[in-house]
Amino acid sequence: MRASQIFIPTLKETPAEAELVSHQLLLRGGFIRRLASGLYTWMPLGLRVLRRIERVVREEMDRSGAQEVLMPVVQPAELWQESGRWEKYGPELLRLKDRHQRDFCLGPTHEEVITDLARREIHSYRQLPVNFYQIQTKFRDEIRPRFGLMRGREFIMKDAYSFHMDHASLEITYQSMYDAYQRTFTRLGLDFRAVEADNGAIGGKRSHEFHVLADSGEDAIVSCSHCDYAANMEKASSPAPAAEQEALLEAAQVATPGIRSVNGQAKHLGIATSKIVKTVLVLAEDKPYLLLLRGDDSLNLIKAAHALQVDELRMATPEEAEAATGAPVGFIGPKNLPESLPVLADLRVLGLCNFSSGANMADLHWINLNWERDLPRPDAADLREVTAGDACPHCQQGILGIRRGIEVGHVFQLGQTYSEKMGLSVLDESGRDALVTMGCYGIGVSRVAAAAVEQHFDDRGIIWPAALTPFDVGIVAIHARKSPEVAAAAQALHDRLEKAGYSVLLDDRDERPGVQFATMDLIGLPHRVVVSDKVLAQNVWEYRARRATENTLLSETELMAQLAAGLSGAADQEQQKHQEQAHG
RNA sequence: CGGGGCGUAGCGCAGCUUGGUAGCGCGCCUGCUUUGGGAGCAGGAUGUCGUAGGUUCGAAUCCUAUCGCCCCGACCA
Repeated sequence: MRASQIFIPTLKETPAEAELVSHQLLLRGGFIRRLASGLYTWMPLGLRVLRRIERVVREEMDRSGAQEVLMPVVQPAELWQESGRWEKYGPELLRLKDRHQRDFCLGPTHEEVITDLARREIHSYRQLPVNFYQIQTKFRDEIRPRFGLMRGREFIMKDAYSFHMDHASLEITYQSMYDAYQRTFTRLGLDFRAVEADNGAIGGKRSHEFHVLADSGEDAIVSCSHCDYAANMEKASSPAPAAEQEALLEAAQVATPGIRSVNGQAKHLGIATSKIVKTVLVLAEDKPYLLLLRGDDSLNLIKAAHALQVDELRMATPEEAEAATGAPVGFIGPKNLPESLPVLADLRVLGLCNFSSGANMADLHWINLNWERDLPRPDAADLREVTAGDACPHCQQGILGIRRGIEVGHVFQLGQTYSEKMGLSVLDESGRDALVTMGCYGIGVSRVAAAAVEQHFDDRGIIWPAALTPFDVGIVAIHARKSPEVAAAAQALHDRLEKAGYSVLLDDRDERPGVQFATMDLIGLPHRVVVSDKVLAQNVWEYRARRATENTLLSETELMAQLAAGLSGAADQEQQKHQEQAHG
């Protein structure tokens, strides 16, 4: 491809709307253009990147035995009403009416459609297991689209849905999808982690998210320094330290005028924040619950929702807290509470001796409280958010670290939720109806493009991993309009490289060399070959890898070797990096 | 949805406080010179100042409404 024949509208200045580097560079490099909030057009260069991602995804899905289909974007409301999600999904579901005033929505995901397909077509256990996937545009009417491709309203996703007679069969496909994702993201040249994730209210036994590591990531992920344990914040845990063994001191009430914060309390009483039990009032489906946490710990609301087995949970307002406990915020404590108020403690709270808490009266706190002696031992669950430096729950040696990640994939065991709601069953070996068990597996295809840029760029532009680059090699023909020799040699090299299987962008524009170099760097092709009179006179090619700062002069044989090594070399490196991660 | 900010040429911005109908840089077009890291000189084109009302002799500027865009916002008792 010649640069004069492909539309690459680069921008010298950074558009004001772009915050993230990936967004800035994809705009500046002419990969994407914004149409409206959260809606982007893929320009010729961007589309080439997208197609390459799709290719890898498709190959790995096919390899895993999944079968490609393509389902409609527009979906009838009836299906969503059956699953209950027409009401539940909320404003993210873009609803519309056709000319007959019938309700439809734009598909944010396809569980309903695929389940409907399965119940129409699959009737026998002999047809299972089966796994269908598609690569398709989704629409979610995000509250706040941002970061360009990272959180758009319209985006491209690979989603797969598997159907099984039993959980054991689901486990096999789940594992095969997990493996396919490992291969996919490795091949894409991304530094990523598979993390254990919470399944939420739907249930199911296992769920993993695949995160590309990047400081700009929207999610915090926890990983062990020693073993391969990794989890998201909702799921991550750390073992509670051994219960304290101290001589029990006499409980007492201490005046603490105006002291409402844990830090203030610790300072006033001259104790560590870890010796304080803080009491948090939450409302679950409008019912109040008291949660107890150590003063130096933080509450994770999702863990709490799970522990209380509710869908939604929120912090009470100070007014609500006072109404429920009779004490102002800051002085609420577990001793002498109204009996009707359920109490749930974090596991770490149970191991405390001689702790301090609010006394359920303004300006008063307890010190030296002890379980059983002064108040009953409450039920307990893991409620606290892990912090960097915590012990790993899986191995003895490691400590947990927190990094930022961009979620690019998710594998999930749906179980029988949709089969039940939508009546998907088949006849088993004994001729009886059996509910089908499902799994679902997503990859954010368009998001991968942005995530790759977040991970691979420098001050001059993008540095594409070999598998994603819109062109493998860029040829810069210097002053080609003035030198027929350069023009001819560059074109000939272009043709030979394409014949050798590389995709090549030949910059034949009538531009100054500086402009050509700047363009090549910005759009991030991994390999650059310069053709000039100077170089031709020496009968060599001038080569430079995108990451390098120096040119090297190579014979054509050496150049070919360099390109081959560069491409596979990159893949090997990523593979190795991945293995190091996997094996810790 | 709440809070903050911004809409002026394709892009980045100034002008607005103190009303007198528009300017800079990049980009674009033409010519000449230049030519290994986003060139120089000269000339040129491009705006119903987001939209709609209002105030005024007169509005980019003041007022109102509306639309669009960007940023922040679950949480420590």
